[in-house]
Amino acid sequence: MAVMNEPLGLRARKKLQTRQRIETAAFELFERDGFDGTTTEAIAAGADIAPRTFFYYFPTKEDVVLADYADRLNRIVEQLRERPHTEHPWAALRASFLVVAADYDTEREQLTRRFRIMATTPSVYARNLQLQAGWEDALAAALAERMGCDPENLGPRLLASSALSAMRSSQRRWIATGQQTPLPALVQHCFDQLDTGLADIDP
Amino acid sequence: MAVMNEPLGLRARKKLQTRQRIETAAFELFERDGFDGTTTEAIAAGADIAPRTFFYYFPTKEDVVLADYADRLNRIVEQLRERPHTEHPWAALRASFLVVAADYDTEREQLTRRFRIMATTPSVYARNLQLQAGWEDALAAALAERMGCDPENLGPRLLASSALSAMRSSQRRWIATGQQTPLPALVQHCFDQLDTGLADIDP
DNA sequence: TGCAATATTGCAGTGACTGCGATATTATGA
DNA sequence: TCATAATATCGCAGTCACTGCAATATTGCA
Repeated sequence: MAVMNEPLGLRARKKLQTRQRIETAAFELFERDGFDGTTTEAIAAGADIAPRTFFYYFPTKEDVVLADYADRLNRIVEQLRERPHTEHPWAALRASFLVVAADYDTEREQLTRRFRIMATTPSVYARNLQLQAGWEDALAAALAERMGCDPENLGPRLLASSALSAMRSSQRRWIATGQQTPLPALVQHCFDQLDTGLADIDP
Repeated sequence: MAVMNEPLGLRARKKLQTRQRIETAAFELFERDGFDGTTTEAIAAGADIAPRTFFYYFPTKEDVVLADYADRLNRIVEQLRERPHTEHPWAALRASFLVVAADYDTEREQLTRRFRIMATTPSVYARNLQLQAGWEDALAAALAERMGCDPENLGPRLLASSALSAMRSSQRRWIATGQQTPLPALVQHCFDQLDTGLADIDP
């Protein structure tokens, strides 16, 4: 299940390259003409592939923007699975999110670009929420397993949903303030609030 | 700003009628052919209007399913605005949501139909999330006002986001259990959890 | 080298959604 | 009551994301 990053034959390497070319071309065009002003056809042309091939790599134009953001969330689920079962579910969630949030700082420019498009393009934000909904399911399932209950119970759902809320709120703040405060600190703060209870919020 | 339900000239009345006809026709077709299997053209035909006219009433096919669900959320924002400013923000949120959740029980069948489509059709669920994001903004703004701070602060955002999470979790559970437990009770329970803090969750 | 697996492409199509301009219908004020 | 403004309805032509299918090229492997 884990990532294998050793052999990687010619085929796989080429595929990654193409994928990368698509992303590069896409972001260039997004920058110039805006997300909505860019057609998948134009992206394909910029990446030197046939229009049809674009959809072999990305199911949606929106997914180009959200691509790597996606496996980031996958990593969170992995983290959660590896956490000791003795840990309290909420604590495990918190820790998992923090681990992943930590490397947000390393890829600032790339992330900022993606977030900026997401923040200004409704369809991209919508797609983002849709993907997160999928991960909410995954998180809820993982939590249910460690809690020994049905994934449809309120407990795991609310935990997963709240964690993602915390993450989104943090991200938004992060962007709004021009990445002043490091992301992990914001995430931590949100988790703290949910930990103590929202009745404890300041004013 | 409040609803005016007195005069309502011929024009407005006819418009409401047409809107209603569209919804009726649409749900009939959704039932028969599924959401994705139904074209806006077919809906228009069923409602005795021109294909073009459909988009004069609904910006999106998805919005037919989510229509009345929309003004329900508007009511929550109104409620929040009318709450005494001395009340703690989280308490005000809780109260506002509960007021509106209360009448979920009255329109069971209609709501269940809508939820069921939403639960099984990704594009509809996505649109739902997108609309909720808009209301999250509205809620955050209202909260910021009463808290006397910037709407972009973490506080109001996290509060609004968490409240909506609670709502979604409750709805999901409500549907999953075949509407056994009344919705308000579920909502209340979720708000309780967030109130006390998620660290307090059972196992 | 030959065969299986997979990647790339072209083509033709579907269907949601838009802009525009024409026309019908209702509201309003003189 | 009638002219006029406002708004609703509609047709048309077009754009664009996305799909299924079948042909072809490329790569992995025995």
